[in-house]
Amino acid sequence: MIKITLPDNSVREYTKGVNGLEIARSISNRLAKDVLSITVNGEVWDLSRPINTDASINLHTWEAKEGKDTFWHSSAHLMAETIEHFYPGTKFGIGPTVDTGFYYDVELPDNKQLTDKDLVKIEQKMLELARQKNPIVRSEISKADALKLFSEKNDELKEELISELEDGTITLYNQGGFTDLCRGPHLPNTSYIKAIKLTSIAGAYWRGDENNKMLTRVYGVTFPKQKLLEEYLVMMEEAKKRDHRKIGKEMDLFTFSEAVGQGLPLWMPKGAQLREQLEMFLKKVQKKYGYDQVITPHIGDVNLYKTSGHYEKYGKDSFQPISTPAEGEEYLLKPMNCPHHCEIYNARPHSYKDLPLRYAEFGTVYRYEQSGELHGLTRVRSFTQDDAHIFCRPDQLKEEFKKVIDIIFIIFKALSFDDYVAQISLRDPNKPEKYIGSPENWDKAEKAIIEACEEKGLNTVTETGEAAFYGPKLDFMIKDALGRSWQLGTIQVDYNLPERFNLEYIGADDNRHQPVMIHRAPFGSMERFVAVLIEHTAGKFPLWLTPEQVVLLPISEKYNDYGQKVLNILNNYDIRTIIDDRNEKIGRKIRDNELKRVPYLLIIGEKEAETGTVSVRKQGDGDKGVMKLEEFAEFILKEVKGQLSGLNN
RNA sequence: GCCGGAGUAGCUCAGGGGUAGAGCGCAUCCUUGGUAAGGAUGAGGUCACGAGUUCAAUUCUCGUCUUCGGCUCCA
Repeated sequence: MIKITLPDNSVREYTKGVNGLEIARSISNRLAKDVLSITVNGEVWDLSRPINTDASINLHTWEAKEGKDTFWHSSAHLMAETIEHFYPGTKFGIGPTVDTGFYYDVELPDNKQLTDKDLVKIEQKMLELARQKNPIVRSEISKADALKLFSEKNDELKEELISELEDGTITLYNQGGFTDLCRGPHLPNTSYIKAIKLTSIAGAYWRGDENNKMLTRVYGVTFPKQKLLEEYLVMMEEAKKRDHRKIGKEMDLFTFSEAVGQGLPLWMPKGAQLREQLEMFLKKVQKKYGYDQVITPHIGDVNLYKTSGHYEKYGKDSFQPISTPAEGEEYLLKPMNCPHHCEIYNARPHSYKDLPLRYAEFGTVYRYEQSGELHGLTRVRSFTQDDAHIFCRPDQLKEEFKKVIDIIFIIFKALSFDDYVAQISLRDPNKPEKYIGSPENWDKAEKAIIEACEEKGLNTVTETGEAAFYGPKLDFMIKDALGRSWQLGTIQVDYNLPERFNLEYIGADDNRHQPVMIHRAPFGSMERFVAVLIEHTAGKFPLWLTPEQVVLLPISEKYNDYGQKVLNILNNYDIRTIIDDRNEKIGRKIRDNELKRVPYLLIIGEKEAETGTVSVRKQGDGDKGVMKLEEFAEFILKEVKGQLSGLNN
């Protein structure tokens, strides 16, 4: 007998060789039906794999990530089996799971390209194979035998993968007539898979290296119930409706023009107004936190970026230098603001008493992103960072870092962003050539970030090898409508630029010392931030951000004079309005989809004109009754303040 | 940059070797008193751009540009 410890720490005894499915069955029939995989002593296993020693276990259903992973992993194998069925001789790369679903990188014979029609065909065949309830069987194999097996299949992709594995750890999985190299775990059989959608085809380099050949990547997602698939498809449709490119167009926020150039956004009046609100908001917060605004040019001498090290990094892959009539003189469109701010710091000597100095600028930068990478406002070639650089003494670093975290919290709170991930990015210690600066300084900087996060009680994930080339950083990632993660706010510690630019301050000991620099951008960039904001709010912005807060609806042109008076008063209160002008000339006709996003409607007719009132409706919240004008203005202002409450202390 | 889709009216899209189509929007007029509406009329297009095949190309072929889904990269 062996002892099995369940997650609630209760212990049960089973005969040696019991498997996950049997354990589940001994607990409840329902669990036995739902369970997909099992964690045994920290390792996720197949349900059918015998357990021969005492173990602590955890059973995973569809609700658990491990359960979904197992499910989708088996689905990837099922898809591979089907692809091999239709295209014998297909070579298989890797077939992992992703956030929603799975993919498989394949190389089809005779340079065959898959089309959407093929996907439908494959889907149907997959369902057919799934229903055959073929058991998925694990077997161990020696490295030599594995290499032999896949070389017989002429699958050099798998051979390459196997050659890197250690002998004795190699396992195969087989279902139906299909055998694949795989660590597992897998479902007991294929019949768990009830609903299948192959979502897209894309090219992907073998092992992610653009020097390697391009494979065909087939994405799919599967579910244990048809209903879950339907829900998923509905969700995807909803997400498409929230796409910031679509809403941005509908609301006239921004546009692109071929004539101007790709990746260069043009902000339309309403979009500019939205952006201005955000800028004003952040400027106000920053003022409170002791920042000073600075302004710097959009270009800089090439040598400035050679000094900073950015040229080495960005030179070839960015916009090429601008030459001038003077020989040998070259300027670069600025890819970042830091060097300019360093030169501001350097403009005069500093005492330790001056620090920290915090220079802020909404600085527009230019980066030549690869053409295939451009995407709406989230990935552009000209964007404005809400940038600031903090120059401080080493002993002030942690404190300053924590204050920046505070600012980011203020912003996220004001906009109800609560599903963010904070990621600490550290250097890869095995690849020192990727980074500039001394290991000692890197250690100090990384320590400061980790401690600041701990002291702020911030939940973080840590990624090694993700640091910037000049220093470690803390990034805040937010998901867009389709669940893709975007980096927004960023805080980066930098011991490196101060050295390169010979930044100094005079300490209390009358000696020269080097300040530490913090780069930070709470929004990240205005472009990306607005994009994510649009998708989060589906275009229904918080009141204080709405390009228009109120629509006036004069009942007929007879009341235009009164309408004009209402407008003037609201303007005095700084309440942004538009007028739906079905009848007359004091406003403009407002499109339906635009109207849906304006929070307040004011109806103006005879009754209102006589009594000096307005009838108020709030979108999605019905009639608010008849109000005196001033009363209404106060009402709106109060709502705005309500949304910003808690930010002003 | 690479692989694969797409580019036709302001928007969403249909069409197809031989006068260019719809819905919505837009313009003008009429109607409309608690609503974001109804009617009539009308204006919008080098069918992304450039070559080629053809008696004839928006349609077929090739190239370029842009755009979409991915890959590498990044705010």
